Amino acid sequence: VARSADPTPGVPGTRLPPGLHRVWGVPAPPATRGPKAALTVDAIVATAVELGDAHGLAGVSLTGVARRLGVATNALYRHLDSKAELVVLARDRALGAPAPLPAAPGWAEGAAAWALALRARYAAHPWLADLPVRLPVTPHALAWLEALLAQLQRGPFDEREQLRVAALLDAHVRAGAAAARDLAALDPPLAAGSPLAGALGEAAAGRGLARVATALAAGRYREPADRRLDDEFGYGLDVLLAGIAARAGRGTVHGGARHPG
Amino acid sequence: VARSADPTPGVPGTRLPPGLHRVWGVPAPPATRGPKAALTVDAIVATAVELGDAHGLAGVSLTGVARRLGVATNALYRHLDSKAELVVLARDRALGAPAPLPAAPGWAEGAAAWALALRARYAAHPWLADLPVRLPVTPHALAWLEALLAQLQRGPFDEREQLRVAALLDAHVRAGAAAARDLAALDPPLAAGSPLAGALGEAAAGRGLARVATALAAGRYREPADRRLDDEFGYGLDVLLAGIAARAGRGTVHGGARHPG
DNA sequence: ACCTGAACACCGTTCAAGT
DNA sequence: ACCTGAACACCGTTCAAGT
Repeated sequence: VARSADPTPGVPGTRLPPGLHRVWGVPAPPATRGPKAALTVDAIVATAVELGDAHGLAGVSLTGVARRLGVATNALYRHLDSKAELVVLARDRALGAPAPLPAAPGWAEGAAAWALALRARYAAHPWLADLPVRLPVTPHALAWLEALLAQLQRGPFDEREQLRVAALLDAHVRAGAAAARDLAALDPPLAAGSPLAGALGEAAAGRGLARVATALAAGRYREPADRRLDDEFGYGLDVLLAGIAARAGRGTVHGGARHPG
Repeated sequence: VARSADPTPGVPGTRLPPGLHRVWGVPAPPATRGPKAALTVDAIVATAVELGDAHGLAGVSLTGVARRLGVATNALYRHLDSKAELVVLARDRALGAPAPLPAAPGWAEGAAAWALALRARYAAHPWLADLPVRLPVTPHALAWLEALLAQLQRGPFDEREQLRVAALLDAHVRAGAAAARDLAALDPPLAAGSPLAGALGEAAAGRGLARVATALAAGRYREPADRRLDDEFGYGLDVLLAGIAARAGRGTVHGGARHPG
């Protein structure tokens, strides 16, 4: 809810998400001759990314960054307007420039490679999946979008559909990363014959949830290991690409789905 | 990371996600004759849901619940082990019993109806999309899963694939709800010829992001209104169902996608 | 058994200094 | 211009009371 109060240079009268003019800004005049600053935006943001990698999004705090930099917390306000701005900058830094994609024979392979590359970036910075969804407006976020559009351009999509497909694939990567992170943190595993699975199965059966109870009893309903999460992601990706191909150029059906099969 | 330290009754030696034995527990012996308690778990959880609806997940705090109930914050610890437990209970209450689905001619229509019903529940309690992903282990969460499995059972899926498809559809609903909430909260809109879109387009063009710049200039890259978000959701649902149908019974391709078209 | 008061370690943010 | 100290309103959680 906190927003930068500064009008963006060159864009009079607009208010930007916090930090937006700073991500796009020039990297600060390097040869300032005054008393050297103990802090730089770059060091602050780098520290925030490290904290996120080490302790999750909850670990990204102004207090933590300041402590790590040996500085009072409020000193950060000389360089940032708010914590929200720090998060915007940290996200773009963690996202990084898009990975170069291997040459792919078609749009679908290219899109799959893009998704796997982005998933790897999320795996390196799992807290990215905890951030609120935003339209990409920062440099690296837009560069990732550009890379995907370059792949989709080879497919049977008009530009409007390209953006739609891109949104869908981006959401899938994000959802998969969030699920991977959250489920990996869960204990205990709901293994095949575990007492917990048994108790849950009985509770479900007692409430008339027959199919769920069966799945629990059969051990099909269990915490995915890392291996299985990759399978799930790959399956979802296959489904999406197959569906995208099947529906290419057919427009959107309002308010639900037509019978696909 | 905070977990209930109590072993679940009937399940010796296991530790559950906080609040799990309380969601599944009996609704508390109603005719206790002692001095009447000022607080009940039910009132606490109901208040938490109200706070979430009114102020988002950040508004769900022990402090806020206690203030609203006219009680000291730490009094809640007589009824809850931790805030994490409160969140587990609040989620299951906000989720509620699954909506009855209209009779559908096939599994795809049934699954679509399920997705729209769950989406409506998320729309009523947008903070649900902010909660970490969990395997469904609470009564209402499992009941929603059961309802979807009942639809998928009419399709060409074995039980393992049913669960996979269910996970995919659930993730889509969740992702769509999160995107809707976050994008709706964004200002300013990136309208067609808005100065912000222009500035971003120039910045993107200056960095070689040709496709992104084009989309910005053409006004195709804009904040989705509620109307458009519904379209996006419906499109994604169509894609998923088409892909699921196309890939039914074909298993999973490891580590990526085959060429679908 | 249930609630309060006080305390602790943490947040983000603001304001008045200091240099 | 840049940083510190002090303060404020908020967190979640624990402990020692009170009734």
